This record gives sequence, C-alpha cells and structure tokens, in this order.
Amino acid sequence: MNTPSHRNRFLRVILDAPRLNYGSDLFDYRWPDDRAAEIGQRVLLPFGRQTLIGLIVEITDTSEVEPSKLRDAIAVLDDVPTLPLDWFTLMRFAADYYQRSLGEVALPALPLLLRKAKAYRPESVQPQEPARYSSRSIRQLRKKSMGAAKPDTSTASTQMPILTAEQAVAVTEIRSALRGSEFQPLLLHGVTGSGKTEVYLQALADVLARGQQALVLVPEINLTPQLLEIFRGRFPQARLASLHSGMPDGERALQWLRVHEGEADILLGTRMAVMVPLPRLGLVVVDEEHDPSFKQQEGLRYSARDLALVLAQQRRIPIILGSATPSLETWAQAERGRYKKLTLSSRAADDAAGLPQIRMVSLERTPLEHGFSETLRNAIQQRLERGEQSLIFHNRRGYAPVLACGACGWISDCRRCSVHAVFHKLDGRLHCHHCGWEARVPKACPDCGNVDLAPLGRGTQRIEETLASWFPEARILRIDRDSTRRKGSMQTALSAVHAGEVDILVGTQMVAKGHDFRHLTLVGVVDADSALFSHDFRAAERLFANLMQVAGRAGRAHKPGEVLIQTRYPQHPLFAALTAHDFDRFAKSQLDERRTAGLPPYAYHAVLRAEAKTLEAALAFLHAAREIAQNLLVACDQSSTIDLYDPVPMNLVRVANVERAQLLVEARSRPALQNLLPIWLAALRAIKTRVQWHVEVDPLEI
DNA sequence: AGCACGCCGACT
DNA sequence: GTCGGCGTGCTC
Repeated sequence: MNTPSHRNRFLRVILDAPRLNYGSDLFDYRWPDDRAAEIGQRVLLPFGRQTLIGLIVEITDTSEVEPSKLRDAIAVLDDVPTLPLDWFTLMRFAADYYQRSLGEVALPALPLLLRKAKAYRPESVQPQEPARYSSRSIRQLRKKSMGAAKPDTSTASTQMPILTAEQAVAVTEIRSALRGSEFQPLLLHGVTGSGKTEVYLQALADVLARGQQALVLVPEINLTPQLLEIFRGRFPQARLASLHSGMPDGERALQWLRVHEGEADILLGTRMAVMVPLPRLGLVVVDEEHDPSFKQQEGLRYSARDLALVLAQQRRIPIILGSATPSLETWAQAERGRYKKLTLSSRAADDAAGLPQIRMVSLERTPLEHGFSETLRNAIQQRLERGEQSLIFHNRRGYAPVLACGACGWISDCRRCSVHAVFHKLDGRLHCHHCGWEARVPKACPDCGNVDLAPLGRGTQRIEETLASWFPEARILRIDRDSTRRKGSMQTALSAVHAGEVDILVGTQMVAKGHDFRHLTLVGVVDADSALFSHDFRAAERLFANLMQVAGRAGRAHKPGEVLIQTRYPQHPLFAALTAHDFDRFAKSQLDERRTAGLPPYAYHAVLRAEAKTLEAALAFLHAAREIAQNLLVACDQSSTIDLYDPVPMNLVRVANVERAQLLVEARSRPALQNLLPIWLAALRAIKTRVQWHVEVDPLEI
C-alpha cells in the first residue's frame, strides 16, 4: 500500500530467486522514511505476482530504477536479529571469489524457514498503525526450543587427560594464538590415534572460558553424533549446536538461530556451518581438512575449508586445520611458514598399540581367489580364531561393477550415461550410480539371447558373499550407502560393531572416516591399484589419504593392528611412503612433481563446464568462450600468465542424457585469474545459447 | 522460481 | 477454427 503522507527511501535488496542473480541482482523498493529498516534485515516484498523474502543490503535516498517500476516493500521483518556486517563480508567474499552474485550466496545460506514468505501473515493491529508480520513457524520454533532447553546436569568427568609432550606443545601454541587475537592458521598434523581430538578439546575449553564461540567443521554427517557426544561429556555446561544437511528444516532453523543469537557456544557441523553468523566467534576448527567433502559439488561450488580460512582471517582469530594427511595446498602453506605446523607423531598415551603395521601383499605372482590372496584370507581366519575384528575395505558398492555376456560381448551399460550399470544381486537389478537409472537384470543377453550373463569384477556385496561362504560361522556386516540408506541405520550398524557383535566388517569409504573401532586389529584393502595410474593429478593424493585413513582404523586400545594392502605394484613409491608412515616424504615428492608440472598449489585452476543435448553444441560453446578469453588476455597482456586449454569432453561425458565438456583455465597468478573471470563471464552471459554452463573455481577434479 | 507471451502441430 | 506444447523473457 502506498502511504503518500511520508517521503520514501529505497531499500536495495537481494532475493532468493537464483536465476535472477546473473549479473546484477539488486532490486529497489520504496519504503517510508519514518519506518525502521536497516541493512541485514529481511524484508517481505511483492515480486511479480508472488511475495518473496529479500535481504536489505543498502538503504538509499535515490533510485536509478524507473519510478513506474518501483513498488513498496510490504514489511521489514524483525523476528530474527539483523544479520551483521561481518557476515555480509564473508558472503561478499564468497560471491566474488566463486563468481556468483551476492544473492546466490547469501540467501541460500539462511535456513529455509527464514526465506519462506508464505509463513508471514499480517497480524491484526490498531487501526492507523502499520500492520506487523510475524511468522508462525518462527514463533513455534522458539516455543519448542524453550521447552527443549534442558540444563545438562550430567556428572560427566571434566578432568583433562594427561597429554603427550607433542600434544602439550600444540595446546600451548593454540592457547597463545587465542590470546594473540590475530589470524593464525595452525596445521595440526597427526596420525590417526595421535590425539588430535584431545587438542581440539583443550583449545575449545579455552575458548569457552573466554566466553567466545567456536566453529568446528567435520566432513561427514555421520561424524557429528560421535563428536557431539564427546563435547557433551567434556563440556556439560556448554551450549552445543549442530548443523548438517540431514536435519529437518525446523531443527536446522532452530540450531542456526541459537548460534546467530549467541545462545550456543560451539557449533559443530558439516560444510554449510561455515555460512552461519557467529557473533562471538573465537576459534575455527576444520577436522580432516583434506577431505574432499568440504568442497560442495553442485550449486555454489565452494570449499568450506577455504571459506573457514577467510572467515578466520576476517575475524582475526586462530584456525586449526587438523589431518593425518593434509591437503597439499595446506602442506605447501605450512612449508612456506604461512601456517604454523603442529605435529603429533606418535599415538596418544592412552593408546599403547602404536602405529599399525602396514604391509603390501604383492599380487604379481599370487593367484587370487575371488579377489583375495591367501595371505589376506589367512589373516582374517586368524582374527576370527582370536575373537578380533577385521575390516575389509573396498571402495565399490554393489555386487559387480558390470554384467557381461560371454558369448557376444554385450555389457550392462546405463541407457542415459556413459558408464556401466552396476549389478546389485540383492534386488536383482542393474543400477546406474550416476543418474539413478535402474532395471531388472535381463534373463538372457538382450543382444544374442545367451542365458549365461556373468558379473565382472567385484563390489562390496560380492565380497560379503565370498567371506560368508568361507567363514559361515562369522558375523559379517556390510556398511555402504546401500546398507545405510534408512535413517539411523548407520548409527545402528556402528553400535553393533562397537558392541562386538560383528566379526568381519565390509565397507566403502564410509567406514574409513573417523570411526574408532576398539576391537579391530586387521584392515584389508582388496584392490589399491585402480587409482594408481589415473589421469587425475590428485588421484595419488587421494589414494594416500584414503589408505592412511582406513589403515588408521586398525589397532586401538592395546591391541596392535595390521594393515594388508593387495597390489600388483608393491614397489610403487606411494606404497613405500605409506608403509613407512611417512607423509612428509610422500608430500615432498608430490609437491616436487606439481611444481615441475606447474599444477596446484603452484597454479590456480578454474574450469568452464558446458552441458548440452549434443557434445558438439557443448564443445562449440566452449570454443567460442575460449576465443573470447583469448582476446581478453591479449587485450590486458596476460597471455603469458594464463593458459587456456582446449575444450574437451568430460571424463564422464554423458550423465542423464546430457553431454558434458569442459575448458580448463590455468593461471600462474591468483589475482590474474580473479581479474579475468568476471569480465569473461560477463561476456559469456551475453551469448545467446541453449547450452547450460557454469564456472568452478579451484575444481578438485578436472 | 513462477508466470505471461508467443508461435507452431493435432483435435473436439 | 481453437487447445496446448514448452522456448523466451521479465519480475524493482
């Protein structure tokens, strides 16, 4: 409603409507100048014929927008504290760095309930007074949280364990960094079991004592309950909040609000937690900082680890990056002295088992039976006899990666993707792990009618079957995405392992992460070779991290652990470094290679990806884009700083009937890359094309 | 995201 | 003749 008795100001807002946000995404609305409004408040707006919630980013006296187009904002919402300027600073950084608009970054960072205009209805008020809007769902949320707020009276022991000398040094350094109130990245490099968590806990105790908040990021949803429990036991008085994508909307909004309002002291969460406003933030912890899960793989492709560093820098506070196998980016920074390196080289005092013994099982001359060497099979047998647990690690779910016809060569391919469909024996179906396509296993070969279709290779289901036939008396549990699809099933499975109700655990990457199995003394890796000669320059880094992580599951609580890794290349230098537990050596050789080849962290990558119905269309767009970039580089004399590669089909060229291609941009200078991208993308947006495209800055896979 | 506009095939 | 397919473009 227009109120002619007042003069107008203009609210400049960003909106939660992604496709708008290409180019400029600011919209102006009229707002009477006698009514409260400030930057960082949410505002209810008429937009087309719908009502949306926007975020005020500017308040001005003038507007460039044609007056006939301007409309009145409906109401400024004050049901949630105003978003602070320092939060906008981080959102602005992320938008600029990842080449998105502020709206695309800032609005999705808010919980859905705070973006739902439908929940807002005008309240009946005095005549003359402007109507008030208050959201029912937010009020319900607050009511619910009042009821749920239970003072924790548990008598959990809060005594600090005795630290190793290295832990003590690390804690001292972190304490001094906390006192310094300056940006200080600390790399906590410690093998599994070396007591990184205890160092975090002592740092957190300090932060809590200072009345500050801490943000703790973990890579996996599954790791939050375990760590929350540890925090709760150690800090019974602290107010804990957690956040991950598995949470229902209401719960998410509640946790977010508690943190934003300063009502929570520790926020433990997955990558999204880095986007939460924390008014009293004193410390950031990124656990398993090398983990690829910190990089979001769709939408805004941000690295939560990298944004956490920016956050710490902006707020002038320390940040702890913890890992047994730091990313080479982080390692290089530590080597240059930009991050302070804190090393925990031995297993903690309460964990007398020492480092697990890692042995390579050469497959050069050994005959395999169902994928197992005699050595590995005997080792499992031995554990069964001793009543100890074994973990068989295999990073492939399903029964067999492909089903094939021996007669004519037919192979089970996905109809919509350029990959094989995986044979799942349990449901008798073929599954595409990329697009979700599935079909019944054909009774006979679709091409020649042969009824003998054979599974080729193996997945976790087949390994489980093999072990069950060899060890019929053993209790075998498989943990992978298929077995843990139901909510809570992962926790149930983990409890069974902890309770000693499982003899042999078969699992994918999922079980390798952070879970501490006390009775596990053997880890077997069925096939370590598939990543060894990959074209992806980060494959070795990932393989080393994965193997080290899974090896870390073996031998805790006074029982020595053994790790057997089957390979056809036992002499490979990666394995030599692995068996010696020598990350430093591995990192040095990798960094030397990267430096020579001019790859990250000595170069900076961005990729332009195109998706279209035909590969030709995608490639044609990329060729045009390359031409534009080339001209821009010549114009600003940067041709020698930035290399534009030839557009190529992506490794996985077709997914869900969409053909994909990409163009790699490699820069020797980060600023040069960041200067090129905005002008290049502006030019690309002007191209009229039906090709879908996006850029990714710092891609993990190219 | 919604929603309107607009330009071609197949139908009560 | 109209109904409706979804490509294109706009929303302060």
